[in-house]
Amino acid sequence: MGESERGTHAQRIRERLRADILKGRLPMGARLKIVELARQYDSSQMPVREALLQLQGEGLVRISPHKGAEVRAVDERFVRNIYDIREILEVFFARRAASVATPRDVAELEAIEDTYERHLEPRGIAQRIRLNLRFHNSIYRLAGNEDALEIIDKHAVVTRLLTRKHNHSPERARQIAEQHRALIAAIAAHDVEAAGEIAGRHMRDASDALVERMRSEASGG
Amino acid sequence: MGESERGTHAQRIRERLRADILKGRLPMGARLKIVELARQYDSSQMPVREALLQLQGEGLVRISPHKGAEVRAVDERFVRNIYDIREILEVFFARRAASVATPRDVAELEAIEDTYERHLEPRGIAQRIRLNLRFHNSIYRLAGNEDALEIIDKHAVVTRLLTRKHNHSPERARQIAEQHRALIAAIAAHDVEAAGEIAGRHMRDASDALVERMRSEASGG
DNA sequence: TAGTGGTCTAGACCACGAC
DNA sequence: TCGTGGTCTAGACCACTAC
Repeated sequence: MGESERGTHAQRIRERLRADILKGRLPMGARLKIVELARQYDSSQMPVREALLQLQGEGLVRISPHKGAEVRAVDERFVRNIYDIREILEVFFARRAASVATPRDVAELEAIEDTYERHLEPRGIAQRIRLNLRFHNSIYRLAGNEDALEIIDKHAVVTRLLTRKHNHSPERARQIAEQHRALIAAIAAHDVEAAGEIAGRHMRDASDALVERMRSEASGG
Repeated sequence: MGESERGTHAQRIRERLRADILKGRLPMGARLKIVELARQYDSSQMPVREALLQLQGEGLVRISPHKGAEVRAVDERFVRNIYDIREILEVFFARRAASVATPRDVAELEAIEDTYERHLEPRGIAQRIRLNLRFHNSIYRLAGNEDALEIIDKHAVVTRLLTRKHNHSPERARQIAEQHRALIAAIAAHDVEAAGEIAGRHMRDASDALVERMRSEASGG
């Protein structure tokens, strides 16, 4: 049996619904009827409800009592909102990291980044995605606020699907590597302002790139 | 029948559970068994599950698949985490508001604040709570990021119960009024830096006051 | 005042942990 | 292997909407 059989029904339904929404197969405003979805996903009502509840937490669905759930617009405004939140959280994390990092923490970041840069060739994309995640997670851990981390994680699931592999093209990979190096330097120097500044720019770049791409896809094809 | 009969079962159970956790009647780490809670709250399993899922979103409960739910520690660390998040969100909102506010928006904030200050006497507490909420909501609306607003709202439910009426004592009310006036001035002047600075201080004050109070309650009685 | 569909109930099913 | 308790199923109940 394939990967798609792992976990609870609710998890599988959540993932399929999320993908369907982000790919535009379920258009904005579409009514999500529980019994219908249960039939469709070959399950029953409770797992569907649970999945919808969690997707509401990710901002992809809106539920009103006794009225039901509908798909939220995954448009430029939504993307901007989410990236604005991620930006201020990333800045917060970077600043914290810069103020508390030990030489040992810095060495760990450098080790991850060294490995990242050994995979800049096109075929290294899977490695790059994993290492980029590890790099940022290391910084988050330094800040020690697991509630903020949860918010980032929730949004990351959505943005990861939205950006697919775009953010990890070889050209962008080199740009990311540069920004990571600059961030490490700022953290090592305990330069709080610079660390926040770099992390913020890093996010604004990602946001602009995604919005740009959404626009060209909307008009071009 | 009283207020406690309104809404869905899930809503009522959520509210009772939240209150029980924040008041310490359900201690940190306590196992939350669905069937047991269903019996206790005179309902059945699905509403309880739904309530637990939503409380997980508020950070009060932790759920792991096939393992169950347990109460998260509502301690100093938790409070600091939540207030750190609120602080950066409030700063974001205030900066945005300062950069986009029209004279009409400023006039609305002033009108709300005028009314607030007409209720500084001890008995005006209910009004103050309501007007303080309206004041902040007006600023949030100016920033136009409903996803960020949702995060604030979620945390606000928790912090409102934690602070009870403490933050609205007459002395603190005057301090709040001062900070609000300063914030309005910064917004009117489109002084982004100052607005962010004031909003941030406003939150740090609230956070410090709450942590201080938790400590004295923990030792004193 | 139906009809639609969200919400809830009772109980079966089955993953996990203890022995 | 067994017990506990989380997860799921089938269908009843009832709030909302349109007529």
